[in-house]
Amino acid sequence: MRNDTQASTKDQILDIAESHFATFGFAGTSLRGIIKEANVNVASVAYHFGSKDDLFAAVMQRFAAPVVEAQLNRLSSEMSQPNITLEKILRAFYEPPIQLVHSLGAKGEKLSLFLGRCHSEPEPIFSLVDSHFASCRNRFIDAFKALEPDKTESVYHWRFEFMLSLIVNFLTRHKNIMQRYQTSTDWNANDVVDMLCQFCLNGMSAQQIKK
Amino acid sequence: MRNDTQASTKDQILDIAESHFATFGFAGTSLRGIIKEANVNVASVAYHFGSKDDLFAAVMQRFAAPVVEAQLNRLSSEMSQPNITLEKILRAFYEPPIQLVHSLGAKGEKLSLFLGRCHSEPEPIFSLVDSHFASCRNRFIDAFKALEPDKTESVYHWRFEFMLSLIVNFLTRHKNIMQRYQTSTDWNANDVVDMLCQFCLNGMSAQQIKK
DNA sequence: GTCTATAATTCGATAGAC
DNA sequence: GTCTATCGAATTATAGAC
Repeated sequence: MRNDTQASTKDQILDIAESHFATFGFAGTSLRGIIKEANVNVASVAYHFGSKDDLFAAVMQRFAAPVVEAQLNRLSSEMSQPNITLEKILRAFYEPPIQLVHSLGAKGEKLSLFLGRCHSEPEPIFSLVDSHFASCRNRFIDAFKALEPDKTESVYHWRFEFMLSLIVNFLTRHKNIMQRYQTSTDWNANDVVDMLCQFCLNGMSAQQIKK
Repeated sequence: MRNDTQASTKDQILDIAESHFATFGFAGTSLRGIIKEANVNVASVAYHFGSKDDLFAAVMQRFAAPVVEAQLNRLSSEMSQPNITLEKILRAFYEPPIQLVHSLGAKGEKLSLFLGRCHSEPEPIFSLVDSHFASCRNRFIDAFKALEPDKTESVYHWRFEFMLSLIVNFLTRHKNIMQRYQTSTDWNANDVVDMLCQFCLNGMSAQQIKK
């Protein structure tokens, strides 16, 4: 059926796999469904990736890891400047995924769903996902701590979680949400980043957690 | 194996089904796993509930519907008072699920996971879940609108989504989160409600979305 | 690297005795 | 209402020819 180069078979599988994992979740995705839509044969998944778990890990590595890398690079860049602010930290977190997803069009919508939904996967996928985002979480929590060192430890953790939950919700549901109040589902990346930052920044201001 | 009354067979299945759906997601849950842990036979699920979809719907109805009902009753009560504020609306949304989950102990932890994770289920479960929460969403969006009628339509929708995303994240991940900064995973319901309300209230203040 | 064929499980659902 | 037995379909994974 297919006679392209070997690279495109692997990429074809990754593309469709991301789409299926995003749409149906890990457990709801079948390798047969992927290979059928990708026009490759059953054994090619095992040959190129291994098991279903391995394929998911490959999708994570290929599509999600660059996002984390961009966030961390951006954060490092901001933290090396003298006039660091909370808003700059938030923008370092929000801008890379939002702008990447938006710039990719229809493919970005799939990536968006994948990035959002992978955070609520049951075990053992949860641990795999967490291992990809642990360094990101730790670095941003450290940034919150460095900026305002006098808060309770729990404050920094919940700041990260609230910051994360807003974008997870956006990535997973923005299409459904926008359909409720407007006919188009088009959106502007800068406006979304502003909206997330604004809400999160205000939410974090004067935030204090009882012991 | 079992010789209780018929009511407890049904309840037993519901309890274990909630736990499995919460832990493994809908697609990752098997009826065989449920009936094994519930010590009932395979056919009893079909007899009492019907299909796997029907069982999920029954769990939603039994465990999630009362939460929505409590939220709406609370909101109606608040809205009938003359001195309604944004914070009172937020507390009407957050307090019923948080306090119920907390009051149920280990069973509440399962309910918490179920309530959180059901919001990110793929289709066709998403539509079922959404049908249970649509009235809640509409009523709270109306409340935001009634309180501050001069904002853009999208503002009300994103307010609800942000408010929702904070509690979904809490319900799904609080155990993991707390393990990162303290040894115990015990928590105080009032403190959590305060934390969610405070963040969300500040986030909504001065919130404005570009057209 | 690609493909067919199939092994080995597991699943949801149901028939039918008690 | 309960239970055993089982059907038919779907799954992951792999063996082996080309």
